[in-house]
Amino acid sequence: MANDDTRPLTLRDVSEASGVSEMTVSRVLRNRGDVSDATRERVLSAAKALGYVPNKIAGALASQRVNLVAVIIPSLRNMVFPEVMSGISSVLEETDLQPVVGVTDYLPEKEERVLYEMLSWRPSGVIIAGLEHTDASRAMLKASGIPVVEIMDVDGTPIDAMVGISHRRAGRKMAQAIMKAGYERIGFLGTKMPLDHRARKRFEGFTEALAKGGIEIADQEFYSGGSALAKGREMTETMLEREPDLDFLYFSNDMIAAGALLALLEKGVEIPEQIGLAGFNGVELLDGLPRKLATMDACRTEIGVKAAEIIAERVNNPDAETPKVIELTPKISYGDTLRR
Amino acid sequence: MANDDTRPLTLRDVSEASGVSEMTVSRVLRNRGDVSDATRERVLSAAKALGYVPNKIAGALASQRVNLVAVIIPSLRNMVFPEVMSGISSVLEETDLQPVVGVTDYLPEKEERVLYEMLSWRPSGVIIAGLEHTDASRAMLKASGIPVVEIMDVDGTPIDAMVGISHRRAGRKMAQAIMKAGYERIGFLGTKMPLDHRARKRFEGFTEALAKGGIEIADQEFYSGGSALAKGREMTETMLEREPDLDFLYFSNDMIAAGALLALLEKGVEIPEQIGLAGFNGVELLDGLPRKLATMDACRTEIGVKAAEIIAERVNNPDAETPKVIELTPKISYGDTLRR
DNA sequence: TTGAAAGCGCTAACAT
DNA sequence: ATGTTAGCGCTTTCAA
Repeated sequence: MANDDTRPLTLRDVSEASGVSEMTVSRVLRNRGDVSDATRERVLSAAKALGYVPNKIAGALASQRVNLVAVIIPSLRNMVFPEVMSGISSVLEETDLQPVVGVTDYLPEKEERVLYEMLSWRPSGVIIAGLEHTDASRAMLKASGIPVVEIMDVDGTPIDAMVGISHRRAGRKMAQAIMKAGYERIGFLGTKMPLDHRARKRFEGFTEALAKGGIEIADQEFYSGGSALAKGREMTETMLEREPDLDFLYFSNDMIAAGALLALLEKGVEIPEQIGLAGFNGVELLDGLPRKLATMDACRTEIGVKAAEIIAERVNNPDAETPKVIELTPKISYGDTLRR
Repeated sequence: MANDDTRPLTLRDVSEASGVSEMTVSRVLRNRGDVSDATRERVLSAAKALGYVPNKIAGALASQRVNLVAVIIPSLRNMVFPEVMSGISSVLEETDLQPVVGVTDYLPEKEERVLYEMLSWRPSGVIIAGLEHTDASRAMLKASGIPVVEIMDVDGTPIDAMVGISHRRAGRKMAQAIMKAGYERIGFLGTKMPLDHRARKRFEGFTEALAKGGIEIADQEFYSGGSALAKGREMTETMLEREPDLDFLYFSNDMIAAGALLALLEKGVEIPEQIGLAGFNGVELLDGLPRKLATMDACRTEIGVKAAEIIAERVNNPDAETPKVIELTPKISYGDTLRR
């Protein structure tokens, strides 16, 4: 090992150790072009013996190609996003692209900073949650010249392409199912997140459809922080104390709905006869609950898959005609907490 | 805009637009060296007007500095890791370092691939879960010449530094608490994950301490895949059918323990008198359950914080004397499912 | 306070 | 099948 132990190894070291030109070493390491088996062997064994790890920074600069896809999401703590990530990874693993995650904490300014950081690495594409961004963020995305897919939501206009569900429509659909089942005194319980545009749109769609059916939300309650399960309990108790004659509770996510379910069952409330419940997301957790919760699947994995497919296609063939809008259709699942 | 719309902007474009040398533009953009206020203004406004985003690839190559910290973890779907990430981010946000996540799915070969990919970007440090790695991975880490912190576990020898808890000790501690409470017929329920070394070590510590108290595990059951809550239910039912006189169930994670709790409460089993329960992790979810589950806190956020602090310190000052081993002490929490 | 030259470690393009 | 040359877009270093 000629390496002096402070300087990282370079192609040149492998070249010298194997007696082959840097260029040929480079070709072997990238499986490019024609290289004789003998040379290939010598190079590979030299590289391995030295413990050479290529320098992608130099490679990227020289080739003007970076195999990274920036994925920008609000949070990792909400199980929704890891599931979207799975969808993305499952597609990118078939290519030589790699996802790199940035987290915004639902803050537009942080999104802007994270985006700037990521774009400065010149990724091959961007997948970003939501359609609402600062002007500066939109400008950067437009100017980047790379494929951009906005995900989760299709209620708006994409910068480039979008894949998701209509949260407005989802809210309306649930409202219609609830009204059809004959519930009339409906409470809404959700997160206190003015910046969670998708939750807001669901709420808007929900109230709009109720209004069309001549019903107004009877009560609402919001929380922030803490264990969602515990908050679901608390909020439900608070609300039912205030409005004891509610016959349906609609939650902005399944976790708080699950807390409510546990609380109501303990109290001996008849579900779904006396009070019906519905959440949103279709989290797998729900399978273990005493009753199957009514919810609506947000197509999380599929969103990731479709978004990654668009990026992969466009990276392969920059002139490819990829879809600009993919609207997926969330399925309502009645479970045991919403009368049919 | 002189940009021809296919070529990304470079320093040169900003230089031309502002009539200042590339070098001075570079200095302004990095707040380095002395630049007159007038020049600074001209440069900044030109950069902004053009929508210039610096090319970190070129910058990193020239400066031999990359402000990235590779974080390599088994999964994002287990809430443990997002929490560790929070700890890491909270520290790195105070510095100019940025975490980049790689996921291994508990597969040593995938860990090796991910590590290779990440090291080829020449990050400033590595935080990696666990102490068990392939020989090639260890070799790469050793040869990388950058600070490496192995996290979650301290039962072993670190390559460089480690921050975590002793899972063996955690298993022993729980066994002792269970025996002290007088339980004697104990079942174990966990994940079928030969590659989850930490779960394995907890199990080993657990059985070892029981043996010392003259008790042998009465039954065990493992699962893989599916909803952990549902699996907890199923496994509990299966096991109690097989061994109806068990008086304690120890679970390798809180989620399956929660499923068991729900199942047993429905059956009218007296908890913790008739059967006691304990999980592992202290997930926040638990706060909303009908009973507070006995568990043990894995110090997730703190592990992330300490690991990131070591990296940050070493990046600042390569000769800094940072701790090689930080063992955190998990607290046992008795909740309502383990007699005192 | 500013600029010019050299080069980071690779790869594209063109030899041979 | 292999080698040579000339950069990629920045920053370091040195000069003015």
